[in-house]
Amino acid sequence: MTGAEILPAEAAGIEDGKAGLSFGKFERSAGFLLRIAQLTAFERMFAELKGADVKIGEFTILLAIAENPGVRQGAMADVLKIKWSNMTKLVRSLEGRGLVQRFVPPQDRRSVELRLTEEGRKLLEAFSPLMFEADRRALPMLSDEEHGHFLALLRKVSGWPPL
Amino acid sequence: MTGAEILPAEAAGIEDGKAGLSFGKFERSAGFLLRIAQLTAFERMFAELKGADVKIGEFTILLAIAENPGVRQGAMADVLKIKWSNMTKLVRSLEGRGLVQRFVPPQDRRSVELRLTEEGRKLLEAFSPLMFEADRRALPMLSDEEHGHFLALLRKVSGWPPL
DNA sequence: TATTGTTATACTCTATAACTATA
DNA sequence: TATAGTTATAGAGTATAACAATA
Repeated sequence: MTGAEILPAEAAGIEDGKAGLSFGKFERSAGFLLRIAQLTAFERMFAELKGADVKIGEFTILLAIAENPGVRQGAMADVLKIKWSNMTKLVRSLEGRGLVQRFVPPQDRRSVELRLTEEGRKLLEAFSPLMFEADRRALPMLSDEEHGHFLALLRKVSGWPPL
Repeated sequence: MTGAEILPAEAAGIEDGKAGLSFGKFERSAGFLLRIAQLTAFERMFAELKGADVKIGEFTILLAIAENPGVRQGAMADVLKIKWSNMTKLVRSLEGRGLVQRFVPPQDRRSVELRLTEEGRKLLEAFSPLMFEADRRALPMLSDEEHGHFLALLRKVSGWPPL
């Protein structure tokens, strides 16, 4: 990440999203701003990724499996804040599309271990650069230094250990 | 906000939300972390606010109207990232519950100006302290200094001017 | 013609409880 | 009894297009 190709906010067309509205003391509400910031970032990401045949949520699951081969379905659901019942449907859908392989280990036959198929791995590798660039491009208003600081704070809020 | 009553992360039971999972270079993806952080914060806020008879989204709309009397419905929808068609239903629902008053000004009879009813104002004032405290308590892992820095970065990402 | 808001509808996401199989 | 996952279902949230009224 050089940051050289990141446009300054003005050139990127970032305007006052508030449009003159006020929110009183809730302008200092992190929960409220977190919601707006997330919607703003995703709005910009979707604009870059529309037409792709993987949704951001699906991509995240493929990524989690690729980086953690054999991960248990429930553990992944917890980290990604997805209910187990809903994760079942997501994983079954990805399995049905030949992207994910489910494996029931003999040691604990209640559990399900997940791995990518070759097709899943290819799809992930094909979309990974696009997704990564779209992510950074969605936040052109942050300098590389601010971006780094932002990441650290977000990890802290999420209960993730520092990088 | 003194911060004196804010517990340190350990005492508040903040643990490693990652649970050992890895996400490769996407651990440096702000979009991805933004999503997890927002879900984490809202999870904690909902835990404090469950049972209340206003949803967070509804509260936000009441707040926006209270702070901007006569605000036009569409302008509010844009700032809050809610589609106009969906905002219609939300506002009509609040109107039906006697919390919001709609007014069509003679100067531009296409538009709708919004104001709180007395009942709406009372409900907002009743829930405002609870909501504000729940918001800050949802982020006990941040010091007051970090919290302030976090707010500034979130505003920047949202395209909002600095405080 | 463009803007503001509405309606209808479909789709996705999320939440809840009851259930199976296994430990 | 507790845990991992599934099923079914309801509800909330979100997206799209067609439309009416007004500018």
